[in-house]
Amino acid sequence: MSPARKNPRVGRPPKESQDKSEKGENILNAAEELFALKGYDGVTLRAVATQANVDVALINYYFGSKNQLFDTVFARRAQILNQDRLIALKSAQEISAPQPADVEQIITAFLQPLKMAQESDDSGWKNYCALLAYVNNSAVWGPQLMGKHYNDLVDIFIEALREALPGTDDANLYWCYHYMSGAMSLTFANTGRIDKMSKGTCRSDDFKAAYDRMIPFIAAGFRQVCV
Amino acid sequence: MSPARKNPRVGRPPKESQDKSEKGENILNAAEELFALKGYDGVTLRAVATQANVDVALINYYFGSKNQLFDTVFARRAQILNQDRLIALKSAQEISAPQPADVEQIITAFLQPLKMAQESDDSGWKNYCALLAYVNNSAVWGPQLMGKHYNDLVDIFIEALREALPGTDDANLYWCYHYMSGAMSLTFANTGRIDKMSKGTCRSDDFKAAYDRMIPFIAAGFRQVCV
DNA sequence: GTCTATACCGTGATAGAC
DNA sequence: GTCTATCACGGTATAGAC
Repeated sequence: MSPARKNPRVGRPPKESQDKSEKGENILNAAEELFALKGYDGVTLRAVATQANVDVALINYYFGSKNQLFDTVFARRAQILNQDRLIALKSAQEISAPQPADVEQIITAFLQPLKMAQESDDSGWKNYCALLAYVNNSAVWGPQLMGKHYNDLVDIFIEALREALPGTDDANLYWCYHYMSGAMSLTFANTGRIDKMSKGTCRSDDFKAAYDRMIPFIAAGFRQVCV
Repeated sequence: MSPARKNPRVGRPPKESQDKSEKGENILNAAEELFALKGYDGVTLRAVATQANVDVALINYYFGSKNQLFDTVFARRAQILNQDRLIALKSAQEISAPQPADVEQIITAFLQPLKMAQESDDSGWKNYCALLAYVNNSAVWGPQLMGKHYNDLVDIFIEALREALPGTDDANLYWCYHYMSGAMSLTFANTGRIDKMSKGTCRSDDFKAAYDRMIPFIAAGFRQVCV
């Protein structure tokens, strides 16, 4: 059930599209890719239809309005991702019990499933990561969709961090989470800017390089601020 | 010459619009606000015209295509911002000479002008910060516009960081810069998500809270990774 | 030189015919 | 389930008023 484990469920919505045709899947995949690349307003339903090799009207038939399509695309992989993160967190907590899991372990549990998603053979996961970056940074979509699909998970991770860094103010924890979220988002966004900036020293698709450094970077930040 | 210093130059392009009418300014301000809020594709020239209280065709007359308008808006405040950052960096370097400036000082020089911009009475600066977040995270605009207007500055700051953290690989420096850039961007984006996430404990417009923690967070990350 | 009114023509989302 | 029609809106060009 994770991109890492190459489970066949990956790439499919858990239930609702189970009984929908292949064309419905094609529409979602095409929409995912295009929305990730150009944002909501930069994509036309006609472009989605063309890419999915279906008639424009079929999108309406299956998913309703453009807005609903966007929501469906965003929701599709959210649950899978969150489940993997929870499993990773639980596993880390069991290993370090009776001590609480430490900051590195918690952050790793949070990031690892995303790293796997970005490295996945299924390009849909790569697209979804970029979409996540878009939504997270959008003043229009961010509060609405991130809140709806990810806030429960955030609560659980914040609680874990609270135990790892006892005695600190909640404000510190939330702000540090916010910085982590921003650093992650820019990495997903995969804009290629670091390639130019570093004149080739770094490549934005070198996820190993990105994540290997991100985890200690963020963990050190948490420890510094959350005292 | 900085938003902090409330210099009258703020809000005006250095030269090219000096001789342009008030209406040209209105167009740029309206475009800045709308692009920041809804992105390039989410804004119509008609909406810009309405907000600026001018005729649609005037936009074309002054700025050419929509694409050129976007570029002009983005470029307008870039130079002012960079100049302030350079002054802050130079000043930090002079204070700590003959030692090189340390990581906190360098990051402060990088962030402080933006903090001032976001706190500025001139709402245009707030909008510009959000626009910067949008561009930085966009796969379409990021490499193009950020590269064009900010890469020179990045080189200078990377060099300062190289001196503060001698012996580390350039890849470490660039990746850490990337994480800083991401954390900053999400802060500018000002999506209001942290308000919901923290159930009111943090407010996304509490810039003091955001920046006071961001500087030690990032500095600790740099020190951890760049060894 | 500045600015407005308007027209062009392609494309948008969506609904209704088939 | 599919195709086509509808109707509003998009960016841009132009003609000419002030």
